[in-house]
Amino acid sequence: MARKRFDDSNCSVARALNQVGDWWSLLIVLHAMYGTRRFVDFQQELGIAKNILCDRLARLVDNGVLKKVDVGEHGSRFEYRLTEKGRDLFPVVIALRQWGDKWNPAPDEAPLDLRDRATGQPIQTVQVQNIEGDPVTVRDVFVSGDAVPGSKKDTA
Amino acid sequence: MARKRFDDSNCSVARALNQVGDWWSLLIVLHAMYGTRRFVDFQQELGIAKNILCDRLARLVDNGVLKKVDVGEHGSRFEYRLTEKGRDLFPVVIALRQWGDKWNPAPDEAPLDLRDRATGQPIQTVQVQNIEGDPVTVRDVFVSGDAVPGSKKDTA
DNA sequence: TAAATAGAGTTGCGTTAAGAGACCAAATTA
DNA sequence: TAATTTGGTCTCTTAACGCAACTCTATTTA
Repeated sequence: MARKRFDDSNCSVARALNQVGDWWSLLIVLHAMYGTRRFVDFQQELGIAKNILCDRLARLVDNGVLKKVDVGEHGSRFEYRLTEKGRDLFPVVIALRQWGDKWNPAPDEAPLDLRDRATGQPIQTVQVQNIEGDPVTVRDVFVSGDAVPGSKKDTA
Repeated sequence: MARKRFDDSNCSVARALNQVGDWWSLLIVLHAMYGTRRFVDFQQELGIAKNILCDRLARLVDNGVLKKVDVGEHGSRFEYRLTEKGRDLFPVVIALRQWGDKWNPAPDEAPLDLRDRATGQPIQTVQVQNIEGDPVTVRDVFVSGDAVPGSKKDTA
């Protein structure tokens, strides 16, 4: 978290990072995807300070990633649930998880094995695909409208 | 950027965020993917303070995301190039970009149109797929080895 | 050859945000 | 009624960010 914000950046990645680009926000979203909904559960699972958690949850709600639901049961009771916008971060989170599993594997532990409920099989590695479904790397793409596609990035 | 680090977390997402989870690092990687390699270019394109840029570049090099290459041409000259590990962040960056384009579109500007060099066609939306290639959402997956798959997260 | 410029940092300083822990209030449970 | 749970606020310390100025080397330019 820093001083400079990117709300008005013309780069959608920067704007996205503005909403979920700090350490905690994406972890909160991740845990929400795993089923966590309550303030105390987030706090205990993440080991985050309460004031920071308050701030992050409120910001995520403001940004429409989570919605705060009053559930009248026991204690002061609210639930933070993913919105469609929040659930739509699934590919981002999974891509990040797979990248972490690949390049920074836990020394002791096996990576989390996510499986499709329908087939019982592991999910695929998230990849960028072209129109035909073939995987493409950063070297295979160009920005449409660019002056000279391929002038710089093809040797990165 | 905060105090708490996650180097030893048993969550690969947390460990990944530890390496590229601050605002600047992913933007640096993004620009590197677009072809930026020089210190001054990063600085001007990102509008980042030089000391912060120094720190982030060094950290990304330490983490193996970038490599620092001495190019003996003019001036004190170095280039920061993506490693395979860095290039492997492509799906993460693209997924984030697409999420940003979808949920926080620029008021004036059209989203960046990335196209496949081979076909000239736009790339697909990044998605999580099951073994058969069908897209799955967060509600369609469970953690293998979990006690009761489907007990909590299917109503998130 | 001297001066100016550019690349890549480093250092110092003020501002802002993160983190820990204490405290608080409503609603529940015992 | 007392104790607990839940969700949140307050203060204080520390760390990170951002700016500007400075360094150092190599390369142009005059």
